[in-house]
Amino acid sequence: MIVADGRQAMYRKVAAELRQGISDGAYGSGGRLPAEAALAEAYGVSRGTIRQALALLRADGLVTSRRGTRRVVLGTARVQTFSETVSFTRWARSLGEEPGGRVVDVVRRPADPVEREKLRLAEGEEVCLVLRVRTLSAVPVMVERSVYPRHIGEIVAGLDPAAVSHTVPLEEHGVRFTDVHHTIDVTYADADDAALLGCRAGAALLRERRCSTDPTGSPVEWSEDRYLPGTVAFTVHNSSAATALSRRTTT
Amino acid sequence: MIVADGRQAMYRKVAAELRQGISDGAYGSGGRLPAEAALAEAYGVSRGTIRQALALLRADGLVTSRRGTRRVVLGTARVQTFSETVSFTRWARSLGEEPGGRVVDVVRRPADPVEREKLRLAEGEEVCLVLRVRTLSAVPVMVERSVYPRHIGEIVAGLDPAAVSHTVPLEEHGVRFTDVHHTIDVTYADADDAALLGCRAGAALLRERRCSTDPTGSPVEWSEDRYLPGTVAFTVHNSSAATALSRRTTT
DNA sequence: GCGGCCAGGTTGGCTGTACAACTTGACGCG
DNA sequence: CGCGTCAAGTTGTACAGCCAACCTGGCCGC
Repeated sequence: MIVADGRQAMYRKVAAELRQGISDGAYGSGGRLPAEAALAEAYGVSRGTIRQALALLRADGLVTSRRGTRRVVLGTARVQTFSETVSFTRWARSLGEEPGGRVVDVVRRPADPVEREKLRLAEGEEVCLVLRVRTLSAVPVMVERSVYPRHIGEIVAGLDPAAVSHTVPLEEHGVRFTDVHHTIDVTYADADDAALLGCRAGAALLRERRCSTDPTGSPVEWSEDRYLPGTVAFTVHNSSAATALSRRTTT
Repeated sequence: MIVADGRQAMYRKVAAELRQGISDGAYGSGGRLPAEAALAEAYGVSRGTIRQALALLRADGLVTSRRGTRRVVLGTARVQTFSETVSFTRWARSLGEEPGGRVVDVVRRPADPVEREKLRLAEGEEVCLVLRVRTLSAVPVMVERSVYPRHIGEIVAGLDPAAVSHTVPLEEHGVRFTDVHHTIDVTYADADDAALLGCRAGAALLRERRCSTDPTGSPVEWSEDRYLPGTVAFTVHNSSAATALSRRTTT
């Protein structure tokens, strides 16, 4: 039985407990979870709440769910939280790596048409561009080119150029990321990339383009990250219950 | 008001209607959806059903949702169905492209340790490896190396080598894909890739490794797809409500 | 004009109920 | 022994209701 502390929804706490149990191997890999009704009684909540918790595990690809039979454990892999997927710093720390970063350049100028569309800005509005190299254990692995609307760019520009994380101070200023749209493909290093990452110009890089929005739905960041091959991979789970991944032709 | 036909759940039909409305621009980009209660009345269903429908749109990144205020439309982009993300053929057709494929090689042999782990097979069990080149408008864009457990490999081996789709005939044999785990990174073309794709050996390729399971949770396919750069990109949406994407260090 | 307060609207969270659809294993029949 | 049938168990879908948390806009006082 879990006690409600009012700070986190009940179903999230139940989900966390179930996740823990799964990664501890309490149900075995390929094993079966107890029935919803049994879980509801065990945790002292209604079946609806249990179903909300299980929907989270389902979306993470930890369990199946199918009418007529109990849920099956798919894998015991630890799943990243949303904040770990959004923040390079938090992601690296959660893996026990030592993240670092250095701001190389900051520019303010009127938004070009693409930036205006991505950030939903009007003509003439200014953006703030930040070029940053990011490291794991002091080794450069990624070049990050972020574009912020003016009011957020002001905050970023005011940070220590050697600050490890930008996400954390932004959150302290009340900027919250809630939705992120990613596009992943391959691109080739330009002269800047080559110099910062220590590869040759023209070398292939894994590219992640990202558009983040705050709770109100307005875009707060548009970023292009270029990773040295062999340093990171992206993983996605999708199921017939909830589609998140898609494939696009490059335009 | 939508009529129940028994073939599809009510909340899925409501979701489809809302999706249509969004892509038609009925609410505008950045506009607001009607309140849940209003939608419930409009569609003649309960608020709970509306909430299930909206949860689907939320997971697709089409709308925000935040306590206290109506939902905001995030984008009007068409979202791929699960079957379009799983099947290269269906994906290509949904974009108006002409997909093709040719089986280059089929091999049966005992599973190696990695394959045994991915497909959850016992020692000594056989797998079926299929090497295939896939085309868009007759242009090779991807090399697919799939590993199937024996009973599924039999079906695949029996197909016409020039068959455009393998997924469709597999489904006709009762093989259903419900969960897929993807890992996306960069790799380099080997001699086979180079010959099939018409690039030089050592050229960078966008790699997608995929492990698919059926409704019972048992793995049915483990595949490695290598795309020519500039042909496709992967897109993912994730939100604080439901995390699907994650980043991994390459091991 | 400005700022704080408040009421109304809206979504989040949780409970309870009912039935449908489906799976599984046991049983019995041929 | 093989097969179909059946009952019990389990999840999916849908409904109704209640309250809390939160946002917005308008009103009022200063």
